[in-house]
Amino acid sequence: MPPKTPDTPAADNPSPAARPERGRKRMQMADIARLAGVSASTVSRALSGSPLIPETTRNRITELASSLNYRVNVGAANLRKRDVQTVGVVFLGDSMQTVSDPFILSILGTVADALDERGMSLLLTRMHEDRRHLMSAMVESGQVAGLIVIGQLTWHQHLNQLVRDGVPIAVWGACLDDALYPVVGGDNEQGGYLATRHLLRQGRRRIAFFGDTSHPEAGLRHAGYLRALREAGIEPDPALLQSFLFGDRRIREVIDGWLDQKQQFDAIFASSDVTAISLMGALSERGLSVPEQVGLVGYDDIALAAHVHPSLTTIRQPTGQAGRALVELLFEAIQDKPRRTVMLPAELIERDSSR
Amino acid sequence: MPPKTPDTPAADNPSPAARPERGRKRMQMADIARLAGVSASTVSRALSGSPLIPETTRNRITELASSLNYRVNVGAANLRKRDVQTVGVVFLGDSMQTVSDPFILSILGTVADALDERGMSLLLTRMHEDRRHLMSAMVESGQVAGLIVIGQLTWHQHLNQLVRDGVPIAVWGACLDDALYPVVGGDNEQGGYLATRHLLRQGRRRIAFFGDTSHPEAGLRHAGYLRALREAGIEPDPALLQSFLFGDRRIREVIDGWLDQKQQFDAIFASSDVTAISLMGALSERGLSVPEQVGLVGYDDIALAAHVHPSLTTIRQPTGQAGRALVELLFEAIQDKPRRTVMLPAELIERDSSR
DNA sequence: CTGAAAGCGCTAACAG
DNA sequence: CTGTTAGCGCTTTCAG
Repeated sequence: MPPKTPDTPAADNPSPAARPERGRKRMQMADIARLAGVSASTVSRALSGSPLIPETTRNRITELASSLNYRVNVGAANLRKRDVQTVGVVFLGDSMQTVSDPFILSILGTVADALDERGMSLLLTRMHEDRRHLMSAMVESGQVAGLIVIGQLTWHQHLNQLVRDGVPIAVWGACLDDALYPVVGGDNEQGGYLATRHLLRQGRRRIAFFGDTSHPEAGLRHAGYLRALREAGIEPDPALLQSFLFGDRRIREVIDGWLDQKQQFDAIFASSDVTAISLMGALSERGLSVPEQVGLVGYDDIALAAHVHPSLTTIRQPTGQAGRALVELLFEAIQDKPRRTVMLPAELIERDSSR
Repeated sequence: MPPKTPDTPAADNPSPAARPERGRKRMQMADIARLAGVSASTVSRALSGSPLIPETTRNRITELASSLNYRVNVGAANLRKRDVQTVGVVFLGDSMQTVSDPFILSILGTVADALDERGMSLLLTRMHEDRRHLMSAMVESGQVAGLIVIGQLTWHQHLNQLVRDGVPIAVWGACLDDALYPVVGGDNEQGGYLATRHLLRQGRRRIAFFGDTSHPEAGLRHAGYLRALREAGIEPDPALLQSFLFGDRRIREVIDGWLDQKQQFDAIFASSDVTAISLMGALSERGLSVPEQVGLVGYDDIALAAHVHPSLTTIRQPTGQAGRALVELLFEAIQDKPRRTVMLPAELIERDSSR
């Protein structure tokens, strides 16, 4: 005879943690089995759609379960199957707080959809600099099967280290030469090139660049900018480069500071639409008209870009494909397949700000 | 003698699901115990900081574990503890896709922070109309301890039903009279009132309202708008109400359609900053100057509001407090405490668009 | 203070 | 086709 149950569930749990019970005990597989007059195995098989169970039995069980509002406990199932159906999406730095950039939200949305299609869940995390080591912990503790990382920033080496440690990741960002991790990103160099060439074709000659060139993505956009200039036989003027931290709140101060230097310029290529729209405001305040006096091109094609006045010429990144690609590369990493990189095409969207 | 192990872990798992193993077997508590020369119980206690274990032993074990990169499997721990350390955050409708409204992102950010502070994880989900029933499934399957719902839209009755079914939820949105669920929201009525009164004080008399009045939050903002008008002895003119779906992509068409009706107006109160900024574009295209000919007030105080030209007068919602409040109310719901409602104050931010 | 043992809720051999 | 049985990795009595 087995000894008596060792732990009696506490009547009231004073811990701050969540009690799933909420009063009446939660139904479980054994209950369904008893009610259906079969074994738990049969219920398990029926609910997971095993072909071993004849359809009539399966239907009976399925209906019984759903009428009782029963759901398989995924935690227990995963433990037994040694499997996780969750992917971590991590935002580096404090980007989720400060960059209220709509572009980020659309990437997140498409990742959520792509995971959903595969029946996986999305665990969202913001990761601060001082907690880097917790990234691998998410995988090591079996919380998630892998990580999708948004915004590589200065974490490049750390991301490489994660790969060496066997942590499956996929990164949205720029594809750096010595990256060991799979990357999905727009063709930033080409985007920068297209934007700049477009301005040149409109007859602009003194084109300023606004963006944080130490940031990998903006750096590549700047490289494309330089390529277009060189191609046109124009020597880049360092005075026309205004670098600042991506997603900086003080974006406007930086803009004003630069404009106050009274540089000669007839166009600006901004490495994000949010920056470009802020520039519109600053230029307009100073009586500089867009596009007559200053041609302006942004980056990302956020929803607002089409609606501001003048409507903003910009580089579109196909976010729809981004989520799917990130999830795909992550799964390949989980399965130890060779690393791949996906570069999404950049597309110039011509609007009024650069006529 | 026990029979031989029933399941030999498959050498290669053909299932599409994630295999956490990745080559070498993952370390587990028994391994640490063996290496430390103690039992698994002791390791468990040491790692959870139990006072039963003397500090020296505890340190030895902790260091051994971290040097081997071992992390407690949260799934297994939760199963045993009958506990979940995860909260679901669900976006209703397809809002995450279409409303690239920065305001939503900032709420999400503060919720993430607040959960993090409590050591909980955030499972992000987008819920379509036709999958409503899956909301309770998230809790019933033990995936999450409760749900934070963003954007109540037309789901009001469904949210009430969740409460009746014993699903712990907390909702960001408007506080409706017959709501059974805990709500955190801005004081939308007051916000609408403040915005409108401000415009009236600037001498505006024919103030249009742009927003979807069938949406609970916008509806309350409209109510505040009406209150301010009545207080000023002005009869609301239905021709000055332009209703449209919140977060609609065709926002600009709606705006243009209304402007083409050539209504007489000298101000517009828009129920979101994104709408207001779009309006700026449309007005500017028609040669209507803001604020000289048209005073404009938005809602939300998104980052861009301060940077557009003219800078946008708006109603600020204290998003910082929103996340914390949502988490707090959800925990109260989980603990079956009485339902509460938190109304965050609305604050008028005067800028140039309404001088 | 520590270990043995039981079992959280489920799935998957294995043997009918 | 179905039930029995063992055990996923951990925590927690209970008995030293």
